[in-house]
Amino acid sequence: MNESNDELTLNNYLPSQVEQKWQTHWDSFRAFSPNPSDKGDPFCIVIPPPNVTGSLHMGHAFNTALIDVIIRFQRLLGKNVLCLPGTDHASIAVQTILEKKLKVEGKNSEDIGREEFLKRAWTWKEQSGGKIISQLKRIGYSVDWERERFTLDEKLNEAVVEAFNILHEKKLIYRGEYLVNWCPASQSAVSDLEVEMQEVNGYLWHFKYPLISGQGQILDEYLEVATTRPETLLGDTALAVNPNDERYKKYIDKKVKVPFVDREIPVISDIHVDKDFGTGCVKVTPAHDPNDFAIGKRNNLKQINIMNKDGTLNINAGKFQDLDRFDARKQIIKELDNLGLLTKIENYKNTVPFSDRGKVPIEPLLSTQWFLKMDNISSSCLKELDSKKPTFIPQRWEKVYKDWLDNINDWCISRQLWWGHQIPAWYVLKQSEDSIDQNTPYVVARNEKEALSKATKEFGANFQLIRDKDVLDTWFSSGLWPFSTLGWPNTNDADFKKWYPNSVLVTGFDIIFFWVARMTMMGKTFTNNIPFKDVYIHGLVRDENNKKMSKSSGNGIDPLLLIDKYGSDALRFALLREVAGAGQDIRLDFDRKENTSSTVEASRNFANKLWNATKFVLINKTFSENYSLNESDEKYLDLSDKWILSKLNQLNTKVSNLLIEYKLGESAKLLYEFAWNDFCDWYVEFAKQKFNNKESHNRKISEKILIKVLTDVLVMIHPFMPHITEELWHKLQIKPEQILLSLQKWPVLETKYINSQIDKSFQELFEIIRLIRNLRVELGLKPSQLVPVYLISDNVELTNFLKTLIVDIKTFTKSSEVFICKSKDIDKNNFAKSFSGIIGDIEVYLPLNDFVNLEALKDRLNKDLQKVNSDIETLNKRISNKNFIDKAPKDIVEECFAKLKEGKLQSEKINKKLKLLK
RNA sequence: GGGCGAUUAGCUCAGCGGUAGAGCGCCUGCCUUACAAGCAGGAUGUCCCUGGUUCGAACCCUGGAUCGCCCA
Repeated sequence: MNESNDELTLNNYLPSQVEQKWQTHWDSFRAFSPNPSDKGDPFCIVIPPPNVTGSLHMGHAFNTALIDVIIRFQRLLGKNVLCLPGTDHASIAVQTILEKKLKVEGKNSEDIGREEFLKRAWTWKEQSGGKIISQLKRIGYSVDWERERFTLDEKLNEAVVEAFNILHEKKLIYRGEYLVNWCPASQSAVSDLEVEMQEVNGYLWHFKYPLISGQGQILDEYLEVATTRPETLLGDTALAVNPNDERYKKYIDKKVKVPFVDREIPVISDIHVDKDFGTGCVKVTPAHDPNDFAIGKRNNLKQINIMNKDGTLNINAGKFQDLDRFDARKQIIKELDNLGLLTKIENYKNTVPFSDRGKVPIEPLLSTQWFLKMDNISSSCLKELDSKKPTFIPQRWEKVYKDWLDNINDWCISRQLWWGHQIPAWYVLKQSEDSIDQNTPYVVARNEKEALSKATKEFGANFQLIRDKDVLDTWFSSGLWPFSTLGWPNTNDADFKKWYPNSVLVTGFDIIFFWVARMTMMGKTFTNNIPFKDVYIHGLVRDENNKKMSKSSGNGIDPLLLIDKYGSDALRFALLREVAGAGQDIRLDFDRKENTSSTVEASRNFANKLWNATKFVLINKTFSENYSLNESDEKYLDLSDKWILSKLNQLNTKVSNLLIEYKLGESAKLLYEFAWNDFCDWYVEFAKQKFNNKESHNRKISEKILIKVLTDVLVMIHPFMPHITEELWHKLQIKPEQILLSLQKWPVLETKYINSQIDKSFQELFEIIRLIRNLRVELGLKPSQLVPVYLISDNVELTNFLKTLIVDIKTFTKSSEVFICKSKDIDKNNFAKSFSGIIGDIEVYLPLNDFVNLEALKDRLNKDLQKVNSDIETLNKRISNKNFIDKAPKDIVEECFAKLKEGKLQSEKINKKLKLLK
């Protein structure tokens, strides 16, 4: 026994030690830094970059586990694999965090200025980003840290600037005044996707506008409207009715007066007015409501903005100026009531748009923003989807993606923030001007120098250039991620040439729109390629109460807590074996008092099992030369060797096929079953028999098989549990540290070993052994009490098989002796009072007349009889159905008859025995 | 309003046409020197309800219930 073995045999499994060791080695040996010129087909995943908003949660751990299994599996298949890590600057989220911190200091961003603010932001990024990276390393992520990227890296910023310029040159980017989703909390525009609809209990206020005569006289006639937002009446520029509404036809083109601001506005007709909503007559505020905006466009209405960017009312609100929007609402209601114009207040459930980040109601606000035209881009992606580009796994998400592309609106890409990619547009102001409005001319350029030359060319001299202060939506840069990280716009970059398009994108369904669709659109636009072949969509991690784990609800579980307790291998395996094929959410059980998780614990136990199985093999190793199984060993293989090799190779086929189809959970379960049940529970026990006999020729073969099977299964489990398998593989194969399991090859499939006859025989053997054990328990025998066993059957094939394994049966069942005979060879009367059972066509007797409680024996036989009879009954029912015989497949019918025959035989035997007992 | 998913053992979930499965938990017996983080044995189910298709339905189809999610 050599030293390295000593180390292993002495120690217990300590996950943290093993994991730290190999993480360090992988790092120092640059194990996962591929060269594009290395051999092997390319396989590439760029990881979904976590936001630098703090630390990782369980969802990240889940995503990481999934990606790493795929990546490590492909690496074992011999592909040239790149997995590229990185983080995202998360413009709005990080800015919000920083603003909050400033608030604690009693400051705001304006107080400290852009430069200082960005300095703080970078400091924050270093902290949070660093923490995230160290967490990812603790999970054992086999990514190339040398290629780590951050969305605000200089290189990636160049890509963003280039992308913006190209889009602008293609006339897909435009600047314009539109109604945008304004978040008064972050004081920025946000995209449609960052708006969350929430149902709230509100009111529907009914009030009336006085009609005025042609001469401008206020008449004693009114039109009544119903609205959930009465304060916007200050910005009304029309009332609208449905043209087919008989009640209102006569009012069309008449005028009414807006209370408080004394504006005369027309009554118009528009087909989109719902006759059944409220009174059927609606107020139209184009500057503050998307529907009204559309009505305004159709009818050439004025847009009057009554609000400031912080949600207070502006000068257009008259005497309500400076009031907060919600205070103004109360005040206006009160005053309408005083004027006798308020007619009704109804309770009303309505859905209000909320800012995803700011958690305050969105204000639709008229403002000048940058937009990306989507219809051409989205339709080219839809076209690609016809040929399954990309392929969604599971397939149902394809529809979600498609529907969104079908109904897409132009994308508002500018954000009134500082943290992010500043928009590469420069305004050209005459020396006398100092303000920028929507009509100010601008140039888009790669840099200030280019901007200057462009501007000079277009506008001559005497101007000043001012760069747009705004930044781009975070998802603009994320949309470029699959190729900006590989060197784009330099399409000659070796990484880009080798690994683009990526192989698969692995992400949660919650960002299909935000991210997946943006990447396909950007990818298609800039590279004329969908950026990844497959999209694997996984579910969310839910807590023990089936709630989504999130920071805001405070139910997140820190992955590191579980890693510290059980090891990263255990956490990974626990998450992975929960994965169903359908991409369902997974639930992680967790005891918040004890900080324990029985799911993860079970996986840790599995790791421990592998550890100890290896320990067993090493302890029993008798020689240290070449352990590989060679041709000449073949003829010495005994039945159990052949059986385990058959099982092993079946496992190999199944698991590699499943993994190629991304069926990760199923693979994990199969590996678990094989390693624990087939290998540890059975094969190792067979091996122990052979080890008892030191002279046995089989011993050496058995050692070789143990090592071979264990090695192969460790390789197959490696993608799931990389650390422990790396450790055990080294011990078992006696390899130096710089040779890594991570870089080995998937076990070669040896189909010649697959033998279904042996599988079946062993299945029968196990059932017989189980029956004997069962009988012993019922007899109340202690494990130390050895008793003889008789196996009686006329099935020669079976008895011959059992005879070769007689020693094993003896040990497995703690029998003093095992007799196998034909029924004619014995006198059953001698066994009348033996404890016995029947399985298949074999009868098992424990001839222990003294021990046997006759009543217990009768009970047992009656129980068996009952079961057999009920089986016979159902089988008879099926067979007596003529249709079944005619229509069911032949093999099913035959099987049915065979089972019936066997059942009847059993029933007969049991009856005979019962008779003997009387 | 439109769409998607879920409903199977006490719990978490597999199975998706041929006599109901796993892990955890539970019960019984074992410290059998690889492993008590273990071994052996055991108990436990109107497979949400309703019709229908089929020789045969947990599985396919109608309709419905409950829970959850997405979009408007």
